[in-house]
Amino acid sequence: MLANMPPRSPRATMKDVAALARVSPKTVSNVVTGSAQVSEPTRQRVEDAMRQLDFVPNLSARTLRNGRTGIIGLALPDLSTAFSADLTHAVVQEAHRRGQAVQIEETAAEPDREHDLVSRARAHLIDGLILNPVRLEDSAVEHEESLPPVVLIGEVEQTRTDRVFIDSRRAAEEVTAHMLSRGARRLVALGGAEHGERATATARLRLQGFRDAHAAAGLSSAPERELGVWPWSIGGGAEAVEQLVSAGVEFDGIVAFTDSIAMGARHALHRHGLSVPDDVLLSGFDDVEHAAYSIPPLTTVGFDHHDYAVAALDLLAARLDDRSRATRAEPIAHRLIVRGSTGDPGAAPRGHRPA
Amino acid sequence: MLANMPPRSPRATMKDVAALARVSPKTVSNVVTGSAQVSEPTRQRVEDAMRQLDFVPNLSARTLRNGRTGIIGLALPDLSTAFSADLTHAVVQEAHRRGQAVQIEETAAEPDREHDLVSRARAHLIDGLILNPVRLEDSAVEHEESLPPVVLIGEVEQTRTDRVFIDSRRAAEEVTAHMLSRGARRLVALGGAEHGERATATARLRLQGFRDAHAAAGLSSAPERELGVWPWSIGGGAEAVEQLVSAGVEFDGIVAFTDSIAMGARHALHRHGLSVPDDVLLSGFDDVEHAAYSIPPLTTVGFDHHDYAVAALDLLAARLDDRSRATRAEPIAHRLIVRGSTGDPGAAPRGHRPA
DNA sequence: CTCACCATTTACAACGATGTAAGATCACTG
DNA sequence: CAGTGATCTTACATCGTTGTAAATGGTGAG
Repeated sequence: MLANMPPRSPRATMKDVAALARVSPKTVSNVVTGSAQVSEPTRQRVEDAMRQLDFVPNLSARTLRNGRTGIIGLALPDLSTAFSADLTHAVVQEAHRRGQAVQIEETAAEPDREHDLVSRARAHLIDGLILNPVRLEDSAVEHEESLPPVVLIGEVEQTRTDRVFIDSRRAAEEVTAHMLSRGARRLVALGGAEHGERATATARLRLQGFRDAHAAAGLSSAPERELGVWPWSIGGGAEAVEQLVSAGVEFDGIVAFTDSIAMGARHALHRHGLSVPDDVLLSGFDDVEHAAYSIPPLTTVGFDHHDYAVAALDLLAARLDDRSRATRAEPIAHRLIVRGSTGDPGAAPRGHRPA
Repeated sequence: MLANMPPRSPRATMKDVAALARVSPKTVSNVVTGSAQVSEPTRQRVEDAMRQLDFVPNLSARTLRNGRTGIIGLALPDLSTAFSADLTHAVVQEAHRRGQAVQIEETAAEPDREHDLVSRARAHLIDGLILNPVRLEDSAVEHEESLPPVVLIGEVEQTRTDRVFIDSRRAAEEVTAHMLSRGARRLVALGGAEHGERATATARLRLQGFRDAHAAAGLSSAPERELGVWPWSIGGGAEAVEQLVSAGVEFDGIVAFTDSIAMGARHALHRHGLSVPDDVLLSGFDDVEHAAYSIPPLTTVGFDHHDYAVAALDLLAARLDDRSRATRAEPIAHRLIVRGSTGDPGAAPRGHRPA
């Protein structure tokens, strides 16, 4: 189908098309962008010429001229987690639907990467940035005078940028309450920060919800059962549980702050002969595809990843149209998804008792 | 730290820096690129000026001038799989080390996306493309007269482009032989195409290896135990096993063509009361992080994802330097990783026998 | 003191697309 | 048949950077 094409070492430009169609370059531009009226016969000639030369507009030139690249940046802490994969998938799909391309960045490995991205905005090559902040939290955003178009995802305790979030505190409270109702009495929070340490807003809020649920049930959570996890990955989750066990802490349920952490936890529990949910209840966060297929299926907090992506892209698009509009925070609905990993009503977990 | 900055609505350009440093724009350019000698005092003045104005070179302009963006495209069929996440992670990390950014694309959803990517090369905004072909296989590549710099990953049966691959046939043969040695006699290939259907080269080769292992053992594989899977995801794997069971096929081991497929298969087996490895042996491909943490841990074919990314980026860089050099195919070493999902020596699986 | 010669630095013109404003064309109206 | 719009097309300048070639300044030899 593409066989009978002229050998095209240097790609055809508007000037070439114009010459072939016997019009000016600007007319070609008008045909391409549709930004001005072009008579039917002229349009035909131009379109034929474009087809004949396999013309593709040079985006660099267009960008240089009018300032927009059509590329948005997506910066996530760790691209290898299941949630990152899901989110990337959703963002790329939705961005493509809008004619935008996605440039992807990873921030966790390098301390200054987030700051760089925000402050340089990839040297004009991206129009805006969707950022899941971890390291600098809001500080990169705080210190900049004039921000590039940025949408933060996840909880952030400031109002200077647009953001999309789920109510992590409430969600954590719900999942914790659920596990208490299933008979757990010594719940572990996996992902909350150690005391005094810096933590992401997300971690803080989930920990808060965990505690709130205890308080509402007339119980209280124990400091030795509030564990930090780093990184928030399968390996991190497994390691945290190893520590928990070797520290001789008694527990009968684990509220992991991501599904990946939960998967790691389950592995470590298994290694120590502890079964889910008979001995220990287990829940996660994010509802990645894998959660439903785990054995037993994982109880988790779910929300629509696609909605999340749409909301972020909407906010970004609106910001690009009007840089000075008031910032908005878009909440995304979540729901508790109860599956086998938190057992059955009336059957309390046996719990882990150190020898 | 960034507090005392001048309010900068329009970003500073080289001209601004030049004015402040009392030199010509070209001298600023020379300082930035290091492409010509600049005396020490002048360099100092220019660098001070750049710092003062927080100068960031405009990549669009640079690209327009010299044709390179520093962005490479990464096109994968399905971004939500664990393997995609791992590979993306590796490519982004390695590309960043080389000062390149990664633009990500997803090809499975749309038939013509691959072809578009190859033929338009994102309208000059990417320097080259790393492509995991699924749909068009090599045909997009076949039909183009002059190709943009492309590196294909995975097996492809042609020699017109650079490519990185593992020896899928051999790997499949090894893992299959291993399972036969563990006592399985009715192995299922999960991911090979149905007869007469178009399949990716990867699928064909893995199926070939599966058969070769049988032949080498004096056995033969049965057509009803060679199943196509679509998509190559957890859900696809689960569905395929459901079909297998409801079709009343007898089997005692599953060679899944990706780890995700294996995970889905394990879920479906569990649903039918079949245990891994006591009733059915199970293996995957790719060694994603999750495989080691699964219960039981998954036997799989592993290879270094980072090496894979490095090789692809090396080939692409070499191609960018010399477009007319001969194409190269870079093999990546693989190894069989035996874990619990294929049982223990001497303990053959009980197998699944339809009622 | 002049001249050749080196190291730096500069002016200018691209790269390709598009906004602006001016020019061309044509159909009508008075 | 000149005049008035309305419609379409064009010339020109510009976005920010960098290759080319020419200009500048300073140094040491003659």
